[in-house]
Amino acid sequence: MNYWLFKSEESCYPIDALAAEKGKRAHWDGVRNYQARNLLRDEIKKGDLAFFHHSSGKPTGITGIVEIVKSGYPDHTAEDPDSQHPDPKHTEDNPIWYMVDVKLKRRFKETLPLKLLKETPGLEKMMVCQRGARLSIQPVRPEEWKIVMKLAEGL
DNA sequence: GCCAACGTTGGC
DNA sequence: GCCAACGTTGGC
Repeated sequence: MNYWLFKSEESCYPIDALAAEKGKRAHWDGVRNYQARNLLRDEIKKGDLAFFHHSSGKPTGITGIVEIVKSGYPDHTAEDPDSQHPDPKHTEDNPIWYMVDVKLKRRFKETLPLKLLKETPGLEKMMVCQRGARLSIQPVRPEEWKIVMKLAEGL
């Protein structure tokens, strides 16, 4: 089992929006970056866990945990010209973009601020703490996961 | 709102 | 295939 961090702009799709979904489940669609796509398509499997991270938030930081309930499959929203991120090169026969399905597992009482993560020993190498780390789907090391969970317990 | 960092595009 | 220009992300 592997750990991940999924970024979402708070103003775009906050954790409360996921909490309000039927069954607290949703497609994690709209990812249009090849590096993130490769992770969604090849690496992220059903049963994996991911932090739900608010970017551009108040504050920005980790707000909860989602479970991957369906491994990568073609992101059909790319075929819809009215969707947020259409791509005419993506077709049913030749898919380019992928998504997974997630289910909200836990919502933290408060957001764990990015600032706190950056100050916490052991998280120095965590990708989200790196300057200029824009990747919207990030791998998380098991030891980093453990440390963040400890922080969450202290909320 | 600024701007650094990064990804993508496109001319050559 | 290089790389400058451009667009976007996202922390601050």
